[in-house]
Amino acid sequence: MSPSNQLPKHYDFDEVETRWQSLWRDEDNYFNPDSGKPRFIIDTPPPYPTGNFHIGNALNWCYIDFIARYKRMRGFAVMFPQGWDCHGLPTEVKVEETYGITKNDVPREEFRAMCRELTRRNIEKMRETMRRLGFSVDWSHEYITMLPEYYRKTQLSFLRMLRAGDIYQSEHPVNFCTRCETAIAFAEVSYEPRTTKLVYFDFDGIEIATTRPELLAACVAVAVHPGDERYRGLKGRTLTVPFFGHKVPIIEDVAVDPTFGSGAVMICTFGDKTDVYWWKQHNLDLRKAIDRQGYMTAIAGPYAGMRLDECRRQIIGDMQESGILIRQEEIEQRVGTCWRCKTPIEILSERQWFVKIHRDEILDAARQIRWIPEHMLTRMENWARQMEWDWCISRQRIFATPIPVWFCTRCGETILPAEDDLPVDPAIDAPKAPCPKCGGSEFVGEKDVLDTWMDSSISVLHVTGWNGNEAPPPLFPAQLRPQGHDIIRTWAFYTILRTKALLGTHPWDEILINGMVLGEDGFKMSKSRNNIISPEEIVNRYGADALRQWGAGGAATGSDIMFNWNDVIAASRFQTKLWNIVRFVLGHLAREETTAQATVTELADRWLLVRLSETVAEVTAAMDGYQFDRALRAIREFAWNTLADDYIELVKGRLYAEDGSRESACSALRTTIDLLCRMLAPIVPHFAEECYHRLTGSSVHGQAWPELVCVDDEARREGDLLVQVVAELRRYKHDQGMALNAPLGRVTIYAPEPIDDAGDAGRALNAEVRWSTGSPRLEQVVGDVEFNMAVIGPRLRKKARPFMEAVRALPPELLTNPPATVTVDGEEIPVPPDAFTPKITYRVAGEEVDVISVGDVIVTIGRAA
RNA sequence: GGGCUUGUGGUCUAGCUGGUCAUGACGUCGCCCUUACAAGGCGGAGAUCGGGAGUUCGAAUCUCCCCGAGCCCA
Repeated sequence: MSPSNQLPKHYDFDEVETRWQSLWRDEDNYFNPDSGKPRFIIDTPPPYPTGNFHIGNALNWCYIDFIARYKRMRGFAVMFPQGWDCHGLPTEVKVEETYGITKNDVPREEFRAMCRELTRRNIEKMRETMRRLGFSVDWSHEYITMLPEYYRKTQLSFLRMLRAGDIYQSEHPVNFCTRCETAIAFAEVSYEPRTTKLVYFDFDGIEIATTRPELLAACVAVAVHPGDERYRGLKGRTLTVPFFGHKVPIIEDVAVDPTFGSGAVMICTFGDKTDVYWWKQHNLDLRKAIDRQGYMTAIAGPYAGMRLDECRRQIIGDMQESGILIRQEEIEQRVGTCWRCKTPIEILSERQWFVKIHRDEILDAARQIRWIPEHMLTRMENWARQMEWDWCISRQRIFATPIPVWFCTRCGETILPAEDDLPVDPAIDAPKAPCPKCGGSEFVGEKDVLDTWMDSSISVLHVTGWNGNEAPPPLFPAQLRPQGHDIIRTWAFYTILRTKALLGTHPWDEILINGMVLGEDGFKMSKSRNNIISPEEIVNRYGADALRQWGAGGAATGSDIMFNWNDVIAASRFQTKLWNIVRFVLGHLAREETTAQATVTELADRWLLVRLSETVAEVTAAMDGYQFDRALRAIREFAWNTLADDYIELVKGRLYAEDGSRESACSALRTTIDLLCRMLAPIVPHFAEECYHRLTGSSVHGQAWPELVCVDDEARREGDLLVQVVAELRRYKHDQGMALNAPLGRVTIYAPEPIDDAGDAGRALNAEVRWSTGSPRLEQVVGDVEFNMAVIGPRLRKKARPFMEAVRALPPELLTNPPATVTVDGEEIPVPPDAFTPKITYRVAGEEVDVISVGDVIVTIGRAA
């Protein structure tokens, strides 16, 4: 009989995984609100549809899928929705590249249609990868933020917050391309090296070095470092700006680099990003010297109307003429330019829309949520605490949710659409009624659109069924938000802010933060470092389950995880090992029709179930705490060490024999494989399904999470001894140069209690094994002592060390029978119970045997006669 | 410049509510083709736990300083 013919000899991950993926039905993962089960709603991150589901996403989704599958098995109605956060610049750029156009070349709506089409294709590609990774997504709850049914809600939330006074308009500095006449995001700025002149000049008695003399008219302060001796005591004085005559203060700031130029810097609105920082930090005036086309404004006086470079030449000339120019030196700098036309960007102050940040409310809400790991809350708190500006939500782009307002051309009134008319595009649609203030009927639609975070920060409202009501929607709050720590300051922060503003409470019970995936070189994956590994590559080589094991076990939850092929290979080997275990077990189970679950009677079998129940407890605790690495480690340890190396090796002989006690082993094995599959199901769903299906004929994913309480102290204690003794004797054989199945002579195990191992030890060792409760005729030799620091330390404190020395000095016979006290530094100290155990070795007395000790149990081996 | 995290055998990693002997994986060396598995089994070598100081009877673990790394932000 060959048990191996039941299962294929090799586990073909590709065949198994794709087969199950084609058999599983999407409907099985649909959330059913009427199931009567407790609900578990997940606020899944909506990824940006780049078309490429990267390995960072994969890690994030692994965690989510582990939890979704685990919670289903624990009897929850789980919602694992999938969203797509579509709007944004990268898609606009991609469309422009693809069609060789700029967004201004085609009508707004046509450009949007191109973006939507590209996004649709990208989503399709990403869905495919997600399915290949085996994620149990609820596709019936998919949402796509660019579709009207979603961005209607974005607009609705905007109106609600506008009416509540949480949204307002104000001026704010933005990056601006004066050639394209548009504001651009930092992501659209490309930096280029350039040589320019650093101009030193006399600024009302102070030497200033600047690369932007043309912005002199926009100067609002002069800054020095507080520790700079050259400028001690000047803080608070005012200076007169050359040529323009306005007064500016001298301020101190640690961000000034005293080693650059003269150590004094002129702050203009705005020469660069640090100017904006200082301007905000010190509440300085705003002087706009450049207009949207790049010409000098009226405040530039005689220079008004000049182009920037013309103005620069002119001012330097005037400085020379008036004698305030000190010198010029060449300097290398990186200048920000428009990514498309390479025009240097300017920072201009423009009208923008803002969301008010109520710091304390947000912090309150954040603290209602359980953060995993906990320290991630600290990040959120620090971020919220140091927020200085409100959230700028307007963007001058096209592919985004339009800001749903108009302005009355006659009186300037802001006109809002009726909520029932949403969604609207004010650039196309017109208000349905005349201006309520002046009765005018001419309107200008707001051209600005919303920041993409305005879409995604209501994902939790969307999935829990929010429709604009003030009362929390039926499924609110969600139980879990899983996300990366890179977007705590954006997505998590904004979501808490918006939920608090719209519903007055916190969005989720728990937030689980995953780390970043780093390349094999330890750095963040990037094209330039060429260290990118794609999920597809891993799946093709080792399969989805191996990738998922890497996700579970590669690092502790929350910490960054370095990608490592070794972990994937180890994962795949574990599957091979498990496959062989299952193949072996199923072969034996199939040998006889053991339909009825036989009673587990024998020592080793009972021991296995005790160890199994301990493993179930450990894995359950780990899964409850989202500690997937611990869960997987516990499973691997049990399967590989306890089950394969210890147990199966021990009972193999019994399984092959026609012994009646064989049934007991089969029963224990059946239970073990069953529960093992269930514990593996969330992490390696395909592998677990294949094994479970071959064991029971049904799907593991419909099963309940295992609960097994098996307390049997005797079996645990005696089984441990049995396993240890066998292991020790196999080692002995190895050391003797014997084959492991070679016959061994008569073995006597002197155990403290009578033990019946059903003959397992004898068969496993190919020896005549006798368990005895007697004492061997051996000579005891007391060697060293082993101290129990957990007892000695707290009891004796400083005297611990001299105590140990005193004990070591005792004569051997006193070590086996400890005295009540011992003398330390002339003082009698009581000997605490269990303070130490003597290490006893044995010598043969009158019998030709080898002796092995396992703990305090003696084993004698009579060399075969 | 700020915030958070992190630094453990050649490589990656567990432990980090303090208890003399530090976990596992990959690699490496030796023995073994024992009827599930050589993608395996058994055994070995390899770490003064980034550096320094402190608290303690006792520190990988707690505190401080220094050095390095990562992420986010300015």
